[in-house]
Amino acid sequence: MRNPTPLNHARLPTIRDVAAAAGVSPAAVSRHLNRSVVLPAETASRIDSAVAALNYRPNIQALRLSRGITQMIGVVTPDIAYPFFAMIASAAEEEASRFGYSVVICNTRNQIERELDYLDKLAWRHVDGLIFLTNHADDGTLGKRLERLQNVVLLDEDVAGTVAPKIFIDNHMGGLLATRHLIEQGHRRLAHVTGPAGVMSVKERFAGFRQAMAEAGLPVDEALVKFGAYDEAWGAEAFRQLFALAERPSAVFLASDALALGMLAACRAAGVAVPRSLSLVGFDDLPFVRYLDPPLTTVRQPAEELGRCAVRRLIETLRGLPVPDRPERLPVELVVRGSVAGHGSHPSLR
Amino acid sequence: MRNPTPLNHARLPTIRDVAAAAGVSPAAVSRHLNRSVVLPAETASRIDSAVAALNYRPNIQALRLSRGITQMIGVVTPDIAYPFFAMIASAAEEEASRFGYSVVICNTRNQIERELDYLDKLAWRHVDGLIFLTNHADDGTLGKRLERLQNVVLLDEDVAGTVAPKIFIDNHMGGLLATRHLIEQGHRRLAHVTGPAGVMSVKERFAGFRQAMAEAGLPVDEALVKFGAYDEAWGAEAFRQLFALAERPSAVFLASDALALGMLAACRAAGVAVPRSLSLVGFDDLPFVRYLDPPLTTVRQPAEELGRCAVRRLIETLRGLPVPDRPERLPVELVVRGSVAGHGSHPSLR
DNA sequence: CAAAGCGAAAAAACCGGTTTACCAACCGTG
DNA sequence: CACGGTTGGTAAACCGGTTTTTTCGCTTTG
Repeated sequence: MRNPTPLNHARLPTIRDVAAAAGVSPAAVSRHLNRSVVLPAETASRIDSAVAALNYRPNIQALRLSRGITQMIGVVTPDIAYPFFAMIASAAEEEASRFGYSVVICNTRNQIERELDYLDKLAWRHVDGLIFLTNHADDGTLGKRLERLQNVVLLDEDVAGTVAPKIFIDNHMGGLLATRHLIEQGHRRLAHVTGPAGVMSVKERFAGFRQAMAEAGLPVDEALVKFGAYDEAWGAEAFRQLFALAERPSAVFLASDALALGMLAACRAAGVAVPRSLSLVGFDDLPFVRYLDPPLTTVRQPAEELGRCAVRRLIETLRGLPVPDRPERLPVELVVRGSVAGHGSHPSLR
Repeated sequence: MRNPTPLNHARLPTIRDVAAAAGVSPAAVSRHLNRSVVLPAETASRIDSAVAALNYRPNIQALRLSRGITQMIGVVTPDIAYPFFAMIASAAEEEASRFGYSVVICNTRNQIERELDYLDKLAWRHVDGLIFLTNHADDGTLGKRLERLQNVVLLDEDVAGTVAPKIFIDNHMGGLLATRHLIEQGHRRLAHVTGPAGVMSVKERFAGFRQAMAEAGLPVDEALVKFGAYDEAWGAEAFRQLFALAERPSAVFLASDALALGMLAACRAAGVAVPRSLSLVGFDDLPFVRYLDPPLTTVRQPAEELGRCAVRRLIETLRGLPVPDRPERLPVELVVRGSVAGHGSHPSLR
């Protein structure tokens, strides 16, 4: 044998075995099984019983080689262990499997080299397409590489200057809802703690924040707007900075639940009661934030729907549908729990 | 062209293109690139520059077909969105990629049919091997199917009667540590809320619980041991059952953090203060339980190490190493936070 | 009655690698 | 000088499918 058991494999029946058993040619079997020809009932049933008798299944590698497609897609995220990405990946896998696709994990740790590695894997046909989630500002490297690639759908975060199917959420509305809620509860001095300046979601959520402030005739104090990262560490650090101010805010809109988590922990450490002394609104609605004390009020991103939607869009792209000219926007929703208290002389003060 | 752009693919250079450019045969190129022959420097450099000039990369599907291996492994879990599994999968991906393997997601939702589907995929060579995590008791179906399969490593939970590499944690020690801790804090009337009776981890954690009780000369009250499921809903329900008892426990050892989450929420709803009125110890140490109020005291499973370890073991198996005769056991560790209070007349009462 | 047409299925080429088998040239040796 | 061994390759088979092209036998039809 040519390949002396690379993985102690038993020999599986091939299409030639089936053909021999049915007394026809391999081509006849192939075309019958793919319904690309209709054979007379007698021949067809001979093939069918040979398939059944041998328990034949086409070799997937041979199929992939000859068809030139893999029936696999990659989900590129900074880290699939982060619940928001995990939920997306899980939903994506479920949807993909309904269409006969497998999903491979592509963790980038937000490193551009690893992002490029996975784009390479697409270019070299390891997968048919990619669902691409990035979390950092791009200096153009990514954009340039993406330009030459098809079959990528951008999810949740944009890469500037790229033409590709894009599925985002309504970040602006998210910022608006969160901030309006704080204002309605009587807060006047609001802070905004958010991710890295320059990335789309940060800009849009901030724009929502500003619009809500403007609607209420409130000024936006630059000292209360903290750009940094989407993670817990920055949430904690931002608390320290805000807490050190002479005029502290009474409420904070945080652009991710991770930020809120970090700030909540910092509050606890500093003995600041939430929401009595400081109100918090997060963003994402991670599955466990309802169990925090207080349960976190937050803007819900439809993670599962994002994953499903991205898969559907990707498969459509693979089937040749043109790239839509504008991003698809999924709605967000404010989930009111317990991390916002009434404040000041506002009518809704409790 | 035979395949009229199944995915609008540009034609990529093949080994024959390289061979032609270098003025040698495809076989020479193949053998040179795989270092299965050493060619004279002049010929070698001609091939190398042809490779560079054409930017040649071997077609992975052709490689897979001709070698009969996929360089892919599957991670089978009930749901990759559950943080414990997500952490395992993430670490597994990282380790696998270091060895040149890709990882495909296999969500089973704990349904045996889907588990069997993924075992089928292994049998039909969609992947080289499987890391298999299940969460339910097996009636023998799974065991029988696994018997005929190689290249599966069982992770975290056993499937009875299977011979395969197995990587578990020290469940018994986990139960022991958690229970001893409660006893040391002065608790005498302890409850144990756990997953489905019959699965290995449940049995072993319960055995640890009993041993700690026996060490302290304490009786195990059957009414305080609640088998059910590993999820939040059962945690909440178990609280209701325990709370309805005439003689309530002062502390509970819960066999998962999800159970603890459910019970914590139920406590809050019932106005029972944790840990003042009821002490809780969880199991898993999910990444966010430190942010709960109170921060959860729990037994830490080394999720990342489990994932890495499973990958390494699987790759060794693929390389032909024999199946170890006993499971590998990873250590657990008690993480003391704030969900256990001192109780009664014990010296450590605060 | 030759030509045309058609249905059924085989043959052969192809996807893009790897590997086996073999060959030619050259060199040293008994 | 015949023989054997090494060096430096090549041709062809193979992995296991799909697809194009061809063949064969059997009606129709002008």
